[in-house]
Amino acid sequence: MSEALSILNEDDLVDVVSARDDSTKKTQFTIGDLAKEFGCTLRTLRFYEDKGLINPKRDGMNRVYNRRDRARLKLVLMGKRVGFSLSEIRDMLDLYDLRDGQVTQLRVALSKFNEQISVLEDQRKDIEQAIEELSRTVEIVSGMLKQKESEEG
Amino acid sequence: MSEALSILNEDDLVDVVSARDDSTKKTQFTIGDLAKEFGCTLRTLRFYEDKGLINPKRDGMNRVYNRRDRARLKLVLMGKRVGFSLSEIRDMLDLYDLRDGQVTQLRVALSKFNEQISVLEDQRKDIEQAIEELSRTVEIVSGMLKQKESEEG
DNA sequence: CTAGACCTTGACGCAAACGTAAGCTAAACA
DNA sequence: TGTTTAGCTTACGTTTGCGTCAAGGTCTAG
Repeated sequence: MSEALSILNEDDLVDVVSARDDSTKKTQFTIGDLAKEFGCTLRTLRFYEDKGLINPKRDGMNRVYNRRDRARLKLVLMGKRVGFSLSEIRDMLDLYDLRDGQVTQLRVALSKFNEQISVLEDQRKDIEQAIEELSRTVEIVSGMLKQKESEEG
Repeated sequence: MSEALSILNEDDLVDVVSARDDSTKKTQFTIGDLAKEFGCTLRTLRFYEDKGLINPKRDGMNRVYNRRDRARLKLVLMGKRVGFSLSEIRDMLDLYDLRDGQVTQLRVALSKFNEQISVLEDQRKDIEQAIEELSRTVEIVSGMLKQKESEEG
């Protein structure tokens, strides 16, 4: 609770939602660093950049990611885990970047989250039905097997 | 249970697993019939044929589906519902078509079913985690909103 | 005769999320 | 000096499951 309050004093929602780990005090990351840390490929990171999800600076040719980029990446991966598509994630990240009218933005984000929750709940229901259906089939086929085996064996 | 036994006397596993509805006594179906009945498009049915999932006869140019084709289609759609890919489904349908060594085939099918059940259970777990994660976020963001609103309003 | 319904094959398109070279640079280690 | 190591861009390929034309054939009702 007081955590939520302290969160309110951050000016970067990305940090709010995502990074609670000031454990590493590093502020610069190479593409390889992040790939290793998050278990994705370089290709993936470049792809996300291409899609406008992350915008690392450059040192000459080489990408240099700061903590903010890293936080955004974390959000992207979390978003994927919870079933958002990359374009949905991008939209939400863009929301975070607008600095004015934050209340409205929070509301929008909130409703998106709630939407996604009900999508996920529907999915869960489907999966549970599928499990039941398969279990029934397994029962039946098991019965057939026993029968067959006692017939033939 | 006696259902499973009576099932054993069928010689077509497709009918076993799938169709319990002799309600319609029709034995011939057009592509449009099936599309309407199962809520899919003509394209989908042709696609399934292309992929070797169904093999309707022809009346001249036109496809003619019999009850067996219809039963296979039903299996395909059920398979999709429970998360099998079309190629997995095709493999399983092919299994059903081999008439000898049925016991082995039943075992194979059984283990596939069980595999898929555990895949689905994993998926369910992921989804549940995602829901929790999102719910936590909703809590936090709701807190932020209240705070903001009381600040500004 | 013609419009509509229903069917055909063929083939390109698409969206997501990268994989997978190919070919080049630049720094760093032995 | 040579060779890993790490990075770069460009760009075509892959998978799944169809959607969506294009360009017709065939048959029936009005």
